[in-house]
Amino acid sequence: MVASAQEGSHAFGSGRMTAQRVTIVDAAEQMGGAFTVDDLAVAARRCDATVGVATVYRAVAALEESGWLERVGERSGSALFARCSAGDHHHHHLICTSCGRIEPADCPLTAVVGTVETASGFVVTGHDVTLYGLCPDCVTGGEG
Amino acid sequence: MVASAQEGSHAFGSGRMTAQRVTIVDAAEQMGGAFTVDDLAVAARRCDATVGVATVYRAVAALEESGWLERVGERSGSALFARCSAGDHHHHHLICTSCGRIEPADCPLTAVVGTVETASGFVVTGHDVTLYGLCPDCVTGGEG
DNA sequence: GTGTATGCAAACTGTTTGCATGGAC
DNA sequence: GTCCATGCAAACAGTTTGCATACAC
Repeated sequence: MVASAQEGSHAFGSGRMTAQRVTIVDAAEQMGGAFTVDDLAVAARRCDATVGVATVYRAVAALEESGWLERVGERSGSALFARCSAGDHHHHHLICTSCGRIEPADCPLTAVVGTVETASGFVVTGHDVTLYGLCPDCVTGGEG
Repeated sequence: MVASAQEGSHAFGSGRMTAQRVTIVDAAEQMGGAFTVDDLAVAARRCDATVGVATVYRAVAALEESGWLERVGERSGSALFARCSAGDHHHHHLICTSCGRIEPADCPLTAVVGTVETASGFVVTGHDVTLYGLCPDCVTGGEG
């Protein structure tokens, strides 16, 4: 699916859909896995060389705000983003350390957080969980 | 307990124990909770105004290397460190969102990671878990 | 026509590095 | 005496911001 400036509702929610934003959204959709803002800027520039870094940063901020994009960690000092299909529902991420692919994962803590808080007297109100590993493709591909 | 340049083994493991490093170690021990490198530099400068930022960064890197200090997350773009008593043993952190206090927590995933990897075909090789909440002191203090 | 999004570049923040020197071992 | 750790400041990378202009609505 490719975004279009003509459609009524889009990834930016209430923002204006400009040609650059279409390019950025398309580039993000074609990324597959996690990417930095710079990765996205490079990809977007392949379609439209005039897209500036600031525009990409602003677009990413707007996309994150609208929930279309998610910050999923960091890589060597840069924030790592990914298009996430899990939407609003509480979840975490499986990040493939080989290909960078991101998959949503149900929260594995829901059942155990209760024990954690009773054990130390800490009342847990939130948590971050990121799982690293190999996606099915990289597992089979990396076994030989 | 206050570090001393005379003791044989110290927080830096094999490194040299200089006056600046003693100051930095003492400052870190008096922090209580999580702190940024800048926080630590400010605290260290209260004892010794000549300590430079670069020295603090280098000391923090060495302390992290030796396992005496741990990177426990980030706050507004800066890395967050904490003195951690759990040592080498696999664990995660409970961060009090009220006072910044850090406590080690046993890994709540050990029992469930198996299910996560079977469910999606992902082979999980590592994970980050950070729990946020209120420490016992802040729970009782914050109830009124 | 209005006001948001843009590009450019400068500014800003956190962090690292080069170099001559002091001092721990 | 040797060589690591230091301070200073410049360099560096990622990110944000100001401003005049283009263009979506």
